[in-house]
Amino acid sequence: MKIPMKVDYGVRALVELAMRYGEGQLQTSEIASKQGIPESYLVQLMTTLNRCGLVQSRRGPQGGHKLAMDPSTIDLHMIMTTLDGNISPLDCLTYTTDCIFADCCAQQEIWKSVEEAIENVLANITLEHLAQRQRYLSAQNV
Amino acid sequence: MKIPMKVDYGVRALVELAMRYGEGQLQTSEIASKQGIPESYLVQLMTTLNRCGLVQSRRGPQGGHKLAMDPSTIDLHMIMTTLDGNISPLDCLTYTTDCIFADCCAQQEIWKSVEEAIENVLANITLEHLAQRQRYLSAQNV
DNA sequence: ACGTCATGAAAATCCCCATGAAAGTGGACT
DNA sequence: AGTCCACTTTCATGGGGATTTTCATGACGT
Repeated sequence: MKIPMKVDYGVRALVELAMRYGEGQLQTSEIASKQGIPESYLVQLMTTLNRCGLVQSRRGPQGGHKLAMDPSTIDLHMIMTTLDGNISPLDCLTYTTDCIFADCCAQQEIWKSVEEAIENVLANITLEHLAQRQRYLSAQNV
Repeated sequence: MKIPMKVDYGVRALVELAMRYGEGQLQTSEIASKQGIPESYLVQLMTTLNRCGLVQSRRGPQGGHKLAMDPSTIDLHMIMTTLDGNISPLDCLTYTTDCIFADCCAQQEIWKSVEEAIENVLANITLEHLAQRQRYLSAQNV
């Protein structure tokens, strides 16, 4: 029941962008060093975030990335689904027809409720939330 | 955010045992065919379940496996932790010292609450629960 | 001696990360 | 103004490592 690195990295990068929202573009290399993310991997993540519309990117000198919307409108559930494909803990839940036992599978309901519990937590956390909390924690630990 | 097959298979096997609790031993091959689990893989799972004390095994003809305790005393959280090692969605949570950002990481709190949400759901489901539900569903779909 | 579990290694698959080339963007220089 | 160059994202490919699955062999109890 692990969270993919992809998601961890992605959230960290987006929080970094959220903390600088409105201050123009941020470059991959800076995000990577600030958040401790392998830069070569982050490059890929940023392009998918761009393709999915969460981030706007510009190439060239003074280029970089910035959030495509206000941090308060992006919640963790959105990020999770765009980065991790579907959030379902088991394929049975998305492709119910694939499972021969789907008709009488008691656990399907359990995994489904696990999924919902996760969604509930994540949907209530926005990037602005995290950015503020991050600023507070940073100030505490000087 | 996937559930390892190990856990899915393990739960299915244990539910099968729970449905026959008190009726003696069940053999790996039968569990495998009934629940659609690769038999050679299930062999490994049953041995770890045996080592962890959830299952009692006997060799020889008419040997097999049975639950070591009453199905009502085994909940999904126990199974999850014994099969999946630790349940934490991110290593940061178990080895907090490994993360240089642990002191001021806003997300750590989020993943922690996700973890708790999952535990809450799983800890309230026992094998007896699942076995009963399974019997009901099987009866419905004849 | 038979049928079962136990154990370890090997094959297949997927995720993380690295590398290199291609393409777009802005600035400087002629 | 036009051309060239430095900078940064984008795209494609491949390797290392962990996980899942299979297979073969050995050990055990009846």
